[in-house]
Amino acid sequence: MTAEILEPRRRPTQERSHRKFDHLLQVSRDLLLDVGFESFTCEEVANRAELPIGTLYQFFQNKYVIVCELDRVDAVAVRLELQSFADAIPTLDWLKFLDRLVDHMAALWVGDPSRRAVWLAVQSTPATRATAAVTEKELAAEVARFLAPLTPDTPRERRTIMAEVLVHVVYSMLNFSIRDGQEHSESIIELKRLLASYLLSAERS
Amino acid sequence: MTAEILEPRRRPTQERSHRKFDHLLQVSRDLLLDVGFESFTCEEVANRAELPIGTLYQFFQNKYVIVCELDRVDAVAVRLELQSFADAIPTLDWLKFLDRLVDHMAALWVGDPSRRAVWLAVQSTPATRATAAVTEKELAAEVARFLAPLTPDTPRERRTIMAEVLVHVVYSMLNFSIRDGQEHSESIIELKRLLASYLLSAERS
DNA sequence: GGCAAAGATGAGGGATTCCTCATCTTTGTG
DNA sequence: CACAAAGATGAGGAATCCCTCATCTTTGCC
Repeated sequence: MTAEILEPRRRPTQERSHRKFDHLLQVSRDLLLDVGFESFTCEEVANRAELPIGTLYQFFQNKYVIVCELDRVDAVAVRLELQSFADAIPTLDWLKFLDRLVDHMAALWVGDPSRRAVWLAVQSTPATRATAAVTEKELAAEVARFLAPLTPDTPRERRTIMAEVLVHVVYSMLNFSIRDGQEHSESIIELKRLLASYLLSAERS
Repeated sequence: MTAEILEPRRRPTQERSHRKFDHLLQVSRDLLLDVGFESFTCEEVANRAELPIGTLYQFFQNKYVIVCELDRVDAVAVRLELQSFADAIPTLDWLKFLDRLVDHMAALWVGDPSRRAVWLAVQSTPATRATAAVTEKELAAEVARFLAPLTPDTPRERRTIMAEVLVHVVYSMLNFSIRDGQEHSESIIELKRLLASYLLSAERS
């Protein structure tokens, strides 16, 4: 019942293992993109990383932990992006802000297809899904904070839900619209319209 | 490159095998709900169905084909629901129509959690995802037809994209909001608002 | 220099799953 | 009734994967 969070068994403290840890993650990312989560095996990760299998298991119990960690890394990156965009809010009207934000996110997804691969992977099993849900919720909490000045009359409660819906919709639409290394720009445009009309209607609530 | 569609190896013609085919699908559905797609094996399906493994392989090459078939069955059911709702359009304003439709879909998802399990399963691998995308596109085409009278000024092209976005968003939100056999009604409400504002903005375009 | 803690290693036992195919049974038809 | 086509069956070969654990090496610090 408790939402078991999938975490690495051990995080490196020394420099030496830190490099190996990061390398394993990077190789995992590539492999995930190449073969998909079903065919993703710990053995192959170790092979490609040219590290013994035992080293991998020092850090990661299994492949589920690996993709959850990758998902966490990606979420942190998105939150940083959000932060840096926050500075732009005062100087732009928020429709323009939204436009740029979506474009920027789309560019990230196009530029690094492994994000989609990671997202799809964590959706694949109950355990990883639960962990990813927590990560997603944290991101949503951040988004809720951004929403506050835009929708001052909306109750805090509702804003939380709104942010969760927004994050979920944006993620699934990005991963729907951007495949095979190219963006399907018509649906990105519709995504913008969808978000804009939703936020607009909330603003007027 | 060609979008390989995953189809049963053989569909039954005789009564005898027809029953077995359907029984295998029903058992698969239950098993999927119980253990998830990762732990879903053809052997276990055959065991639970109390049919020899060879019989299963007569119809289905592998488990991927099974879940794609289940997904197809579910999509057909949704299309029938849509059909039956079509009759209500003239007698209701469409906001009310939307409201009822979403409620009805939500009730379906709550009443039969296997729909979510099937949806999640087909998203898990490249091959099933591709097949499910085709199924989803067919459903979207149907939705586009419903949209026509509501948004007469929207170009046909855009309506097609809109329908695809709508279908994708509704599916992912339903499967996000309805878990563990219960509906998280706040996010369902937000889904309605999201759809309503989007459609409204299109109507006025 | 030397000791404890941290890190590294990879062979191999155990457990599954996949899926065919050679053979047997049932059905339907002339 | 007899024959061909369709259907049913399940033993078993081949292929992976998972992941531990006993042992060895490196690092950091006094």
